[in-house]
Amino acid sequence: MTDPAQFRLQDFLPYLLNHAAEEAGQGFSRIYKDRYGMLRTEWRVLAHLGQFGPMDATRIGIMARVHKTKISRAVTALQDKRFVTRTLDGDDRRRATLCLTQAGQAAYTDLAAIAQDYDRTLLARLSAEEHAGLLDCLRKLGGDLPKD
Amino acid sequence: MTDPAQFRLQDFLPYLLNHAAEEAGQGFSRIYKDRYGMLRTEWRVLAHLGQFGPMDATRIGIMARVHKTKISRAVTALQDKRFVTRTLDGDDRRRATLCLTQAGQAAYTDLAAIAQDYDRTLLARLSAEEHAGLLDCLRKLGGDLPKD
DNA sequence: GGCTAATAGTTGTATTTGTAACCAACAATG
DNA sequence: CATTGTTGGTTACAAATACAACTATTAGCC
Repeated sequence: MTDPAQFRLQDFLPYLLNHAAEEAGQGFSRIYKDRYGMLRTEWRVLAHLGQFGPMDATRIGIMARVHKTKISRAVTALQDKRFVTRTLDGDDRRRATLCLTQAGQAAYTDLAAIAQDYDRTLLARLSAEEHAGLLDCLRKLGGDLPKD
Repeated sequence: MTDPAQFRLQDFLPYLLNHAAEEAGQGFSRIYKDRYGMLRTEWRVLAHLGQFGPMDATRIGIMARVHKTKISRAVTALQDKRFVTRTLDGDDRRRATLCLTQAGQAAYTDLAAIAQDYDRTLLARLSAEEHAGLLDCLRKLGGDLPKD
C-alpha cells in the first residue's frame, strides 16, 4: 500500500519546511548576529521579553519551545551584554524574573522594526490569501502555541 | 512607518517556519536515528542517492543545500555503515561518484515508505487545498530547488 | 610546457548543542 | 517535621556544526 518508489523527497514536508525555515531564518539571523552578536536563542529570549514583558526562564522555554539549558545559556549571554536582569522571586527563591534593561529594550525595538520589514520582504512573494493560508498551516503543523 | 510596537512574534515567518519545521522534523528524525543511527545529513544524502541515483558529493550539496563539509562527514559515516560506496571518477580524479550499496538501498526503501506515511499523518491536519497551497508557499520561500 | 587560478573534497579547531546529572528551594505525604 | 518527590535552573561532558585552512587534481592561458 505504501510504495517507497513513489516517495518524492521534493514534496516531503519536513524537507520543504526545513529549507524554507533555513532560507527565511538565515537573512534575519545575520542581522542580530552582526548588530548585537546574538545567537538565535538569545534573540528569541529577547523577543519574548520584549513582546510579553518580564517573565521567568521556564515560561520563556515553554512559549518558545526551547529547552531550559539553552534558555539558561542565552540568559547568561544576555546578562553579559547587559540586555536583561534577573531578579529572584521573593516567594519562590528558585525562580527569577527576567526583565529587559534599557539597552535590551532598545535592541529589541531596533530588531523588531527590522524583523517587520524583513517579514514583509519575505511575504512579497506571496499573495494575501497565500499568506493567510500559510500562517494557518504553519500553526497547525507547529502545534498550538501555548498562548500564555 | 515601521512601528516596532506592532511587531507580532507569533506571526513572524521565520519563527513560525522554524517551529513547524522542528515539530515536523523531530518525529521523523527519531526514526532514522533509532533504526539506523543516522544523523539528518546522512538521511538526506541517502535520500538523494535513493531518489536520484548515483552522483558526486558536490551535486548532493547543491541539491540538498548543505555545505560540503557536512556532506563529506555524512558520506564518511554512510561508508562506515556500508550504505554507500565511493568510486573515483576516471576522468577527474578529484571527483567520486557515490552509490548506494544493497544495504543502503534497503535502508532507503524502508525509510522512504515510513516517510510517506509520516508525511500523510502530518498532512492529515490539512485539507487538500491547504496542502497544495502550503507546498507552493514553501517552494517560493525556500527558493527554487536546483532541479538537476 | 609552466604558471596561476579554480574545483572536489578533507581536516582542524573553535562554537554550539544535546543529554544527563546535578543543586537548590519548595511541596506533599506519612 | 522527616522524607520523598517536584520544580527552577545550572553545570559538565559528549556530540554536532560552522568556518577556515588545507591537499590534490584539473583547467586556462601565456
